[in-house]
Amino acid sequence: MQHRPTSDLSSSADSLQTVANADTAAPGRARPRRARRKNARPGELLDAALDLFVEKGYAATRVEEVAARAGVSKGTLFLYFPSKEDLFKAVVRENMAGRFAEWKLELDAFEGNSAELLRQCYAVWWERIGSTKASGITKLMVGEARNFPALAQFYQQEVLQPGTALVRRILERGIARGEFRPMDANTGIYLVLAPMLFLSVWQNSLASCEPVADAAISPRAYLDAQVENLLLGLVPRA
Amino acid sequence: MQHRPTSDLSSSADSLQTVANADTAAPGRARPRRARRKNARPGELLDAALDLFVEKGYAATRVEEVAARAGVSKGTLFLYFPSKEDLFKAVVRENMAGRFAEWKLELDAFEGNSAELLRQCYAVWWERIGSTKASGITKLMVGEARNFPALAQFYQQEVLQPGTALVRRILERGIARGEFRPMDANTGIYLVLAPMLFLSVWQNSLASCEPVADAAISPRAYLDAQVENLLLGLVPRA
Amino acid sequence: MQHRPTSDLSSSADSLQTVANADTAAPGRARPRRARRKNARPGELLDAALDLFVEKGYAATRVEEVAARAGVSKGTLFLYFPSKEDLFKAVVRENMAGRFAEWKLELDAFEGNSAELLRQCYAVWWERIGSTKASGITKLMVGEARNFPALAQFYQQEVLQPGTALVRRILERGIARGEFRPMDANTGIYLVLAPMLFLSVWQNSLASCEPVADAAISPRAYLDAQVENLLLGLVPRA
Amino acid sequence: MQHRPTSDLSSSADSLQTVANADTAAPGRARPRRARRKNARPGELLDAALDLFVEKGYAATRVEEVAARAGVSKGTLFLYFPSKEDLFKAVVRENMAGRFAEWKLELDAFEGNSAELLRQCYAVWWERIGSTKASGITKLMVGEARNFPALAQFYQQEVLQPGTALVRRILERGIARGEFRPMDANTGIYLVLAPMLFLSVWQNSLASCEPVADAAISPRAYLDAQVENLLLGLVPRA
DNA sequence: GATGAATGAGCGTTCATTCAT
DNA sequence: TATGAATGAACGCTCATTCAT
Repeated sequence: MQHRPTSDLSSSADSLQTVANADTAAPGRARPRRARRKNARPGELLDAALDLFVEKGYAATRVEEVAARAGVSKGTLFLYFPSKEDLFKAVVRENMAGRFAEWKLELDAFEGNSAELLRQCYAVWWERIGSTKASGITKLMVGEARNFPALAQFYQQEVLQPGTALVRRILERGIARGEFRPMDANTGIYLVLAPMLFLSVWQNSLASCEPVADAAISPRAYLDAQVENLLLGLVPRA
Repeated sequence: MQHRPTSDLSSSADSLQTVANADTAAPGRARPRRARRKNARPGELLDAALDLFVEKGYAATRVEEVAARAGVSKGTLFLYFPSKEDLFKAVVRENMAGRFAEWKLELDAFEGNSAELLRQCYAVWWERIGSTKASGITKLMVGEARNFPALAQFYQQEVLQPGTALVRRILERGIARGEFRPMDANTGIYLVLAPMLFLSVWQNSLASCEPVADAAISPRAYLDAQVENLLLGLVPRA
Repeated sequence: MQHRPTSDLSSSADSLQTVANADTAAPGRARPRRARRKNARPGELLDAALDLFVEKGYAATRVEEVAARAGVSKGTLFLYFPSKEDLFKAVVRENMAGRFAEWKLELDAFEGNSAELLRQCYAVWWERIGSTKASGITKLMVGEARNFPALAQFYQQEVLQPGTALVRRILERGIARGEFRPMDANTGIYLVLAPMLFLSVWQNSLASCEPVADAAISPRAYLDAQVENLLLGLVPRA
Repeated sequence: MQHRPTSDLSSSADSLQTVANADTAAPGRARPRRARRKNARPGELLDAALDLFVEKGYAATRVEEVAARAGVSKGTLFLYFPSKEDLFKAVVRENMAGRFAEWKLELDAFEGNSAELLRQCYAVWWERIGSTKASGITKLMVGEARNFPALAQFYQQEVLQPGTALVRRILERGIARGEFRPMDANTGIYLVLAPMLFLSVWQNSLASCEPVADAAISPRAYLDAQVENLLLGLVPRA
């Protein structure tokens, strides 16, 4: 990846956020069809870009291809995103924007026992992330983190920290309620996260190349086994 | 050469570097501009290429940079590898050549109980792969598998299949000896493999970006917890 | 653009150049750096490429030089021709496209005696090919035929075969009408063709280097002498 | 063709001449086998280079290939020829060195009529040049003359001028003896030369590509026809 | 705003040439 | 003297980015 002399990471990122959020930021005003279509552009570009970035990687994805898939010309893409790098950042940001607040609410509202909560956690993750295109983001970050330090930091702050916090709450809840054995939280967190992160990465890379479907992972069976095994370890013996 | 900014991995990595730099490290004598060391070159180039490919990905790594890190000119690289793609393939092949035969022998010779064997398996993996530069190959493959289908297939055949076969033997041994509970092998395999693969990927990508060492994984603690938790699930209850 | 330093050829060549430069020749207004003239570009590039290929040969001609001579950047050339080889092929094709159909009609319509027809043939060839840049194609093909077998075959089919067919018709007409002596056609064809082909090749190579204009060929005198001599041989003695 | 900063044409050319003539310049001293072999090197290299230059053109011929065909290493070639350009020049020079003196003697000694002399001239040319590798030089010069002006001048002086002089003598002899009709010498010269030059060029380029041997020139028949036709024109009518 | 023709820095690769052995 | 490993300038081609329309 060649670093063309683009502007500072944070500033352009900020402006992007603004652009990307434009159509939600102006509520309550009906627009003529053409304008609505115009405001739909960034989203279509982000969708197309996510697909292609995940499939081919950052460098191998050409902006012209993204534009074509979104049904616009190359020039139009640069109207919305000042550079390929900014497009990439916007793709990553867009696909992980504030789901955690909602999840935290759901978690706080959960009333069953902690094993059930953990199962629920995996199920919800699979439904909303693991089985969707969003899972490709993780693989993307894995491949490009070192080329985009600012983005890696963003991912840390916006995804990993909220995510680990959520998991930590689950573990602490279980321990507090005597449903999980006491344990080091930091390690426990990765016991819970690793299976999900691994699945995201694997499904979007080597698992999608298998000509030999022989040893293919069945995601559901894999997740079920992981969570059950996890619980066997977490739940204190009778 | 560049040290991956990882925490626990550095010591063993250092020893590798030391070997690779041995003949250039002689102090007080500058290496002549045109050194003739035909036999040493491919290895040095592969080392440099592994470092850079892992750090930046295939596309973002420039062959000239690889050559420079190996202390030779761009042209020299092409004396040994006909193209960047061939260099990439050689890097992948070189770093996973036939360790599995040896491991199989060690596995067959093991006489303790199966829980001990699994612990041993993790320990050996960490020592020989996880803590070495070879772990970067997994991350590399994850990032580039879709761009190099032939290589993905090679990795399937030469690494994943032997690896899964080895794990399968461990599981079957445990089940046959009544030391593990009966289970679906395919799923069980990934229960065992996922923690190792995830660690390889994570340590070489996001974990090496952390400005916030806060939630950093301690590889050893992580692996220990994983294997112990695994065993809690695998070993039948009293 | 560059004027081939040939003697008698310059006048007609000049008229060609004038046309090609027509819209840039407008004085007092510099062409904007980014002119959008999609339709005009391929032709200008082909003209520039023909000049340079003829002058320096295929390998010694750099695409950037071709682009510069056509007044565009290197990248623009690749907008119209996918590769240097394709540019070369286009140059060859462009400069010999279907003149033969027209010539055949003219030939069929000719009513004079066959000696007159042969003289006419030479005159027309000189006017439309020999004195124009198109004559450079022959020299080009001579130099590169072995490196571009497909092109050589194309030239055989599209140029040499129609050309020899035309000459054959002239000879057969003459023989049938008793105006030429009976002869082996294959050999007769090259008696007619060689002077033209030789002139094309010579004028575009060694003849254009002569610092010693001493022994320079005057194309017209040369052709006249060739055709008259030819006729002395072809026409049966009284 | 890229002009690396090589030394002045004439000076290096001179030194080459010296080298190339080295083994004839030291007569009367028997050398041990190894030394003799050493002195054979330049000739073998020139032979190999002639073959390859004619076959592939100057640019497409790699010096390593020349060396390999001559059975020496790349470095050795540069021991004898300071650059590829000098090798090229030596090839051209070597293959046209002083045959003309001998031919002039033969011509002066000829006692038959001038028509016979012209036939003889063609026959000798075919035997010593046209049917040998030396004919490839002409094609080479045609392709590269403009890239090597000094060489073109050399060819003019060393080949074309002696050649035209020889032909001029034949024509003047014929005219003086009343065996040829009076004519402009300059034009007459090319009437005689063109068939030979054309054949040299054609045989070494397009004629050697013909998958369709259909319209192939038979060199002998072609030359016979040319000379006979020529004579029909040259010889005054009864 | 939308387009797509035009740009040019950058990279992979080649190969004539050098030079330590 | 002969070798061939090493060099690095040069070139074909790509593609993110610009900008006239």
